[in-house]
Amino acid sequence: MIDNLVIVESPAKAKTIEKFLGKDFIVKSSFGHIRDLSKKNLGIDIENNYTPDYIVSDDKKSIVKELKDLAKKATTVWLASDEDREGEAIAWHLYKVLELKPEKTKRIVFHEITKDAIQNAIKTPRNIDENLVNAQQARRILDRLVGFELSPILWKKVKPSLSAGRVQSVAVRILVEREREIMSFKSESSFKLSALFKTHKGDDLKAELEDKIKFQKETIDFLNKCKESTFKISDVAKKPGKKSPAPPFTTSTLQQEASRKLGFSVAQTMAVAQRLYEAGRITYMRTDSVNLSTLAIGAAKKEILKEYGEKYLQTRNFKTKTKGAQEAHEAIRPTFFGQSTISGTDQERRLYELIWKRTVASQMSDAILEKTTITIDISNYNKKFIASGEVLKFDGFLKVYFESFDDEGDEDMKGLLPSVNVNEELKYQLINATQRFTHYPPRYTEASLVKKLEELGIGRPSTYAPTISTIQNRGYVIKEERPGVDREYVVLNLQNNKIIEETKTEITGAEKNKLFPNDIGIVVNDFLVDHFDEIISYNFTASVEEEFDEIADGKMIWNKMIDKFYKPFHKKVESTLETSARSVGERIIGIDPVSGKNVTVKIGPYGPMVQIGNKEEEEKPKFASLQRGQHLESITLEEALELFKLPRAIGSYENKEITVAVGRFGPYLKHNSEFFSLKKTDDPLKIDLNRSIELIEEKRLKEKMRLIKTFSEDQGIQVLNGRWGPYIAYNDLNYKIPKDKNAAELTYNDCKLIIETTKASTSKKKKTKASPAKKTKVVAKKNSVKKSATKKSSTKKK
DNA sequence: CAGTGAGCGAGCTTCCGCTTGACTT
Repeated sequence: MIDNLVIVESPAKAKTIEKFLGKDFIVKSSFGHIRDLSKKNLGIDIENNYTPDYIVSDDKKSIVKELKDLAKKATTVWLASDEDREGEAIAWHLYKVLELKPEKTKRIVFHEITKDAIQNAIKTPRNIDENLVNAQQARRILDRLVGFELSPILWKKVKPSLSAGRVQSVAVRILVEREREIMSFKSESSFKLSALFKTHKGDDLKAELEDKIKFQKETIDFLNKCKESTFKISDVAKKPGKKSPAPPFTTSTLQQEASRKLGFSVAQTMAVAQRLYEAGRITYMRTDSVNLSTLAIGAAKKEILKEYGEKYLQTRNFKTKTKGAQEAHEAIRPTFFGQSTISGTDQERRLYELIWKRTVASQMSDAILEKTTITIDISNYNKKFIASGEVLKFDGFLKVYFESFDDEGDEDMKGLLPSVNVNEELKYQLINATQRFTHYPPRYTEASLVKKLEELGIGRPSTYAPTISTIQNRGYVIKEERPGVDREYVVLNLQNNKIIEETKTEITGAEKNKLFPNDIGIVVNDFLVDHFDEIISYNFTASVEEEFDEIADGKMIWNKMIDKFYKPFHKKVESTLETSARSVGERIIGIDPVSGKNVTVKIGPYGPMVQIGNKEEEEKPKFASLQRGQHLESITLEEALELFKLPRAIGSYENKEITVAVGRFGPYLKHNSEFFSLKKTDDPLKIDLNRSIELIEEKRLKEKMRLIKTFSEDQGIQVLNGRWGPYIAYNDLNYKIPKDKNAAELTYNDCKLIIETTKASTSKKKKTKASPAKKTKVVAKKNSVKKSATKKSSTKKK
């Protein structure tokens, strides 16, 4: 017999809580949700008031069985899932699936894992909040309806296996719209003027003209005027200022800072944070709360007093401003403030230190600044030069932590200014005019996209990283770097009353680790905007969230809310299926000078492609795939025609021909019936014999390195180098080599032992041959000729 | 895995949020 069974969501949490509660309590974890809508059809009985069909998923069956057995033996079952909509639903599903008795079931909540909080929770149990559960069911069902009705439309109208959903489709939309903004952005230039003066004490003073000057002629006029001008200080203003620390980390701000400061992807950040959490180093890493427990603030206080002294202490309570935050947990913080650093991998250490610093800094004093502004009059011009400086009077929290921002501009004007007096006259040493260009709005990184989604209230801490992965896996967007282009700019220098003009070159538009929409992402987005603008609008989530809140407050019935949404939505789904044309981003880009036929681009079954002629004609059309960096919207006729020069013979090596072509997996070389992939930087249209031989030799070398050793006793056993480190291959099965063993020193008997004692993983090589790609039949009987604003030509006519 | 852009037309894909391993070459 068991006295008390407590069920929480996370196993690491279970371990901690068990310590607080003592031996009368067994604490187990449900590992998140234990069941979900069936995947057969919709998993929802539309005809029957949207009754959900819940199924315990395969990977949860053993957990459910274990919990059920324990619950039978327990006197009291405490459902301690998180205090938010999803947590309430988990409690309810547990109650149903474990067939708990109302009289022996208690629902408790706590949003910090401290002994006090937990013991308090045990003293104040409540019942499951059915309204909140219904709000979750409405959320779940709405997402299923949207996802499982929109995706199949894309399979029919664009390409199989695509997906759409309330969250991912908006994420893609944000990127596509930003890309269009960038494409249509017209950069304008103007001249930024800065001057270097000499004070009468002989100090340097750098100042900037308050406005930029638009044209070069005006700029030269201004510089000519400066020749005869006197410069006089008209004002010296000192203003106190302060900086306050940022709040402790949430999931989203942690992802942003780890991206900026450490260069982590959002998935990487979450994986490292998970390890820190499991090792008991930090609190839970999926949270939207900036709140710290009183215990944590106390511990931070102690640490600050010890390390920095009273002057640096200023405890604070931060309030969450994020739309739709549910605050079931604390902010992400160290569990022990006494450890400012930990042992672990390099990544773990760096992320931990970031969290430690941010949390400690959040409880420290403001930094005190003094800003100085010096105004300099120009005797025969009505604009002024301004020198501004900033001096740190007291560092406060900056001693520990400094927050980064995405758009960190030039900080050349910061620092201490020399002491000067009003009415003092200055001598110029140099006045410089540099042509500057307005910059298009920045492209998104993974982390800045998460920030944007959070601002819109779309997605949750547990889904940010998976959403970012999904839109990349579907091919809608790609994270990559792109080289910039050279741009000339003019520099004018006035020195010794002479103006010298120079033209310089800079690289502009280079991007690193940015998200770019692919053609398929653009086509899918345009299709969804055309037909389901409301669902993928930026405020759709916010407006349904309001309704979920009303359900949670008991002011709205969940299936009525769903019905109100579903009826018109489903009608739109059906009419779209019936009437809309196939949408493949087709565009006629010109006429082939050789055949006189139309050259068109569109999304083909294998991705973006270009085509000469069309099916209806007697002669079959010719096809070619677009290459990296080429886009349906922007490819020119010349570039397209180039693609038909493949496959191309490059020369011969070892008496065999080398040819280059583009296949299903990108550009490749063929030599002696072997294939060699080209690198990202190689252009199949330009690659020469030398580079080709280099690639061939490189692959051969890699093949050689793959084999670490074999044994004369049994040629079937091979020790190989793989993507995840060395492993043993034997009988088409693979075996991991234990970490404490050195692969190169393994003996035959060692290998036999590993094979016998460790679990094998199947090698993928033996998989059944992939069936050729197939296309779903187009249902549209009549192609209504549609024209969207962005497509330059109409789709096919019949 | 490697030159396709379809045919008779099965049978498959897909959502968002909660949680971790198991698994991959």
